[in-house]
Amino acid sequence: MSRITLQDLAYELNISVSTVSKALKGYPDVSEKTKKAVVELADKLNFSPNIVASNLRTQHTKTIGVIVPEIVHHFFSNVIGGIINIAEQNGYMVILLQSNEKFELEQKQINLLIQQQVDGILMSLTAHTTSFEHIKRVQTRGIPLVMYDKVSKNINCSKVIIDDKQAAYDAVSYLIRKGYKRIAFLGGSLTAQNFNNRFLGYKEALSEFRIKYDESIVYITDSDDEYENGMKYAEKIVSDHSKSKVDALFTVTDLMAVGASKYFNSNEIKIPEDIAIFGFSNWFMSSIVTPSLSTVNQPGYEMGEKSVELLLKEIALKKERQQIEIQRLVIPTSLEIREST
Amino acid sequence: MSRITLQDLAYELNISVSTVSKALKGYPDVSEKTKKAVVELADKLNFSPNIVASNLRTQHTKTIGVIVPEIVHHFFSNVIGGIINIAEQNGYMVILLQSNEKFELEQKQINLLIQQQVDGILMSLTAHTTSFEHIKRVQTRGIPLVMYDKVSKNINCSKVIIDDKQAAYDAVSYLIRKGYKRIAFLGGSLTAQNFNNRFLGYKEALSEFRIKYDESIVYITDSDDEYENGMKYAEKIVSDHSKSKVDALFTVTDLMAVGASKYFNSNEIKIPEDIAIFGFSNWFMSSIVTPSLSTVNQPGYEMGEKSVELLLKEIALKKERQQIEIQRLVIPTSLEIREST
DNA sequence: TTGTATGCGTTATCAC
DNA sequence: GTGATAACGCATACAA
Repeated sequence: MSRITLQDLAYELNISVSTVSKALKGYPDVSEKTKKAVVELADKLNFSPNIVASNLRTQHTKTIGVIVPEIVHHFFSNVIGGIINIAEQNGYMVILLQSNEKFELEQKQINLLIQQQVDGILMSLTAHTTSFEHIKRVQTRGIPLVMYDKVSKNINCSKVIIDDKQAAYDAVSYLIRKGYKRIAFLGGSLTAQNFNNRFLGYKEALSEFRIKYDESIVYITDSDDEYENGMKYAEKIVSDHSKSKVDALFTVTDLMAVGASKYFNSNEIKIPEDIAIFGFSNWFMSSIVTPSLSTVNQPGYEMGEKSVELLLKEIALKKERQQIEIQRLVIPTSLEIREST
Repeated sequence: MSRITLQDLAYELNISVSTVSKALKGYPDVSEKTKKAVVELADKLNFSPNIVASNLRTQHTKTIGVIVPEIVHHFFSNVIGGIINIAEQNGYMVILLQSNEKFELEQKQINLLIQQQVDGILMSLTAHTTSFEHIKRVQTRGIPLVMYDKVSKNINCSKVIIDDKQAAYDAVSYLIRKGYKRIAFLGGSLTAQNFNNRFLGYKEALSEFRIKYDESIVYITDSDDEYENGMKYAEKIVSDHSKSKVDALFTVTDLMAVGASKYFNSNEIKIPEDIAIFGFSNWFMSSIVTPSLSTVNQPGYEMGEKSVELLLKEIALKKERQQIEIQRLVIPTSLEIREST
């Protein structure tokens, strides 16, 4: 019950604490005999080293802090899965924090992670982060930092992202090549960097194929419930324009697409005959809805993996007092073509 | 860059380290004047206490360890969300570990958490955990432990679960009352405690309503891909029995239900007219598929919340050297009735 | 009100 | 090959 320490082992074996420590860590300058005795006793007494003490002494914690906007999100839970698996494989533990898209929380959490002496931080910004003092504080302290998915050009650190603009461009180009001519856009607030880039990709594809950009078929949702919005704006599209005029819909998230799909389905509007739908993210559900949804595959798990790998590399570099080199990693996306287009 | 410590502050202000410490912690026995000076300097220098040192001194880390079988799972990511939010509100951080349903990993992770000196552990067992030495080790060390969802009667600790049997009983009773008479069962391996209990609930409902239990309409899947299995066994049900004979299907997970639904949809078998479907868990997707799926609502977020609350209470009790009282908390489920029944 | 002294459990340096 | 000793940064009992 009362924790057993190096001292206890030392006392029991009548040797010094330092010898015990060395024996347990496999130092070469300990005789096989004592080493064996120590290990055996440690085993017998179920000795478990106090990492906190070790951390204090060695000045590193083998722990990284991860801030995620929202865990319950197919994409982010995938990212987290990737992060945790790779971290674990490299002997690092993960402290997970959820900002819930609140700036104040993000600030507080950064401070907590600094106090915890984490060896590095992995973060995705909230949609409302416009000031960066807290993040700069991480950097002035020399704590390695990597941002993923929602990043900012205001911070000079390594970043792991997808090319939203290109991905949207690819999706819309695909629709155009497939023969669709009046492609509506449904997006969330364009202040969000990602959504804005997807909008840019949409526009670029149109212009590339000499299709006139028409503001009247560009819809920006006003609330946060993407599924609801999908249904609502699908209805709006139909009422604003005779359905023969809009023949395809590109949405910035799968959830909106599925919402729209639900509306069309229950109103006898055929997908993709009457209107095609293209989503974004490749959430699991997009493969199982009817009709299954064409979408942009956004590989969350891989993004998580790459992010930690980068962070771990920077941590190692810092330990060796070497210069770290800032990277910008773009995870390739792909089109997942299904029944809705 | 070089971390600043209490010593630095003390030196700067020409006072002792202990006074600085007390000032920062708001001890009553420090004059307002020095307190103010200390706080101001700390602010100015951006002082951030080294929690690791504090942890070593105080013998607690304000950290809890959480082991989850699989993060990328709507249910579990909800649980984690609940855990993290409540933990944070109480000043605790969460170290998240994923066992990936591997027993060896679970063992290793328990050891890691012990070494990390976490104040408590929250865990859900892998499907393959049949030995419990590692968990007993947690208890002999006096580390508060709470199990959630996948629990074992072999460990005497507080548990937070749902009543699987009752929930299944409710669902099947509902189907019977609605007039369905030949209700098939589709489940995963019955060695999994939860699935087995759901099966028991199914049987009990039948017997309660004097419907003869018929083994020929009980299907146990053989692989792990629930969605695939849903489709596969839906087909099997149709081919084994003329469709007029089975008029409803109860599955132990939403994913199987959705798979089955997909098969019926694409084979002109009408839901619920030809066959009704009832799922289990209330994953988000069940509300958006067509037809939307009736299911058992299994409140993950709440389970997460209750679990930490219990754990935190036990941690507090332990700190005050009071007896902890083992609890068994059953989170109520409910039926979510939708279009599929 | 302030300061002194000590310890939390490890690791690492240096002497023996 | 082994051990004494100091240090990591903070918290607290006790003395002043």
